[in-house]
This record gives sequence, C-alpha cells and structure tokens, in this order.
Amino acid sequence: MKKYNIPVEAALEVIGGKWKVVILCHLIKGTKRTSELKRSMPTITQKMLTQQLRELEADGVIERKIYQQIPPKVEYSLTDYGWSLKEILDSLCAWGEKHIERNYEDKSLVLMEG
Amino acid sequence: MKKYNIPVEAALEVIGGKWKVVILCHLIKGTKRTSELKRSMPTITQKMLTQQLRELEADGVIERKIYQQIPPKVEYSLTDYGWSLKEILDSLCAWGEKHIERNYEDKSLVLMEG
DNA sequence: TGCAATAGGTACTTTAAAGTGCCTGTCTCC
DNA sequence: GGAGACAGGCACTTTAAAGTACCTATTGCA
Repeated sequence: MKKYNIPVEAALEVIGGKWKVVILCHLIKGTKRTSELKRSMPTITQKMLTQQLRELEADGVIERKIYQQIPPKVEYSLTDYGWSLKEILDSLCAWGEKHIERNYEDKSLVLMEG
Repeated sequence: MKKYNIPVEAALEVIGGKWKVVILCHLIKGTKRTSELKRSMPTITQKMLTQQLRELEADGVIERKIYQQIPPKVEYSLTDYGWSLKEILDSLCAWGEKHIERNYEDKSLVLMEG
C-alpha cells in the first residue's frame, strides 16, 4: 500500500529518474526497436535501458512486442495510457529547449548535435 | 559546459529529483514560508528542504525573500520564469491523481488524508 | 572460422542522492 | 529560566540509483 502526501508523487514514481522521461520522449515520436532507442541515447547502458523499459511496461505506459525471429526483434511503443502523458512530455521538452536557450550565454548549456 | 542529447534533459536537471516538483507544486498555490512548506511535506528533512530551495533559486525558478525580523521569516515564491513551469506542474498533478485512481484497486495506491 | 548485430540476464561496484544528528541565535510564552 | 518557534549550517552516514563487466543464444557475412 503506497501512500502519497500529494498526488504528483504518484506521477514521479512512474516517470521519475534519470532515463524514463527521455525514453518516453523518444517513444512519443513512434514505435522504436531496442537498438534504435540505444542509438538515440548514446550514454545509456544496456542494463539501464532494459531495466527502465521493464518498469515502464509494468506501469502500463509502454508495450513490448516481440517478433519471433532471429536475430531477435523487439519493439516498444506507448500504450493508450502512456499517451495520456503526451501533454506532460511535450511541455517538458518545450521547456527544456527554452531553458537551454535562456542559459546559453551565461551557463553554457548546449544541445549535442547528431 | 553542460551538454544534452535531447532538450528535455535540461528540464530534468532543473526539476528532477525526489522533492523539487513537490515543492514547486506547493508554491504554485502561492507564496509560502519555510515552516509552511515543511508542514506540507511531513517527510522531508530540514536539510533537503533548504538544499532543494537553494538549487531552485539558483536556477531562477523561485525567489527567496528574507524579512529582517526576529524570529526569522523567509518566504518563497515562484519567479516569472518559475511560472513558465505551471503547465508542466498542473498536468503532472492531474496525471498523478488519475494514476492513483486507476491503480487504487489492484496496486493500492492511496493519497494520505490531512 | 571468427566477428558483428540482435536483445537481453546477472553479479558486482561505484557514485550520487537523501537522511541523521547536532550546532547557531533571538524572541515569546509559561 | 527552560521550551518552543523560526531558519538555517555542517559533518557524517546510509541507501538507492546508476554503471561495469561478463555471460547467454542465433544468424549472416566476409
């Protein structure tokens, strides 16, 4: 029985941490294979990627589709419930962009190219 | 020189972690004194509260107003820049509520009363 | 024949986030 | 005159998050 003092804590439990929002922001652009996600996140480790994907799946926000073929093919996509996070993800991304621009001069925040 | 692979990482650096979103969700309801914030977050420690407030202030999203009186009085409020997070915070709160309702039966997520 | 790509699992270690405990100072109230 | 409210600071420890390293299996390709 998890208890929250404020509802937003429940949201943080699902999308909190270093990677989940980033993963979801990639999946919002469409279904992706594991290797595609990995390439989109050059600094994530295989272990963290799998782990975070499992947790997101357990929370019902993403779906895992396994193709029975060799070499293996696995695709991840947002579930309907996951799509209910779209507004949050979109505004987070937009805010991040503005924040980088705002702090470009003094704090030198830079978006990697590529 | 901080570098991000995707802009949303910049947003996570400002509002990431266990407490910042919760603090901001309280401040969105209006200016609050340190002790009020502390009471709203029964499980936060004095140290974490101060630390997170300092970081939010350094990022320009909240403002700290000190009244020169005894006993001390310090008020925290969102800056204009902080208010640009309103959309994110609102939808995060709303999503959290829905998530608790959705999982009330099977996973027993409960919002503390009081 | 041996390496790359595919999608992982598992045990272990590191590092960063969070928490504990104890300290400051002044004023009011009992 | 001691206790509590107020807003912290600082050193230290704990715990949880993240990272490293090495393992599985199959196929195609050079």
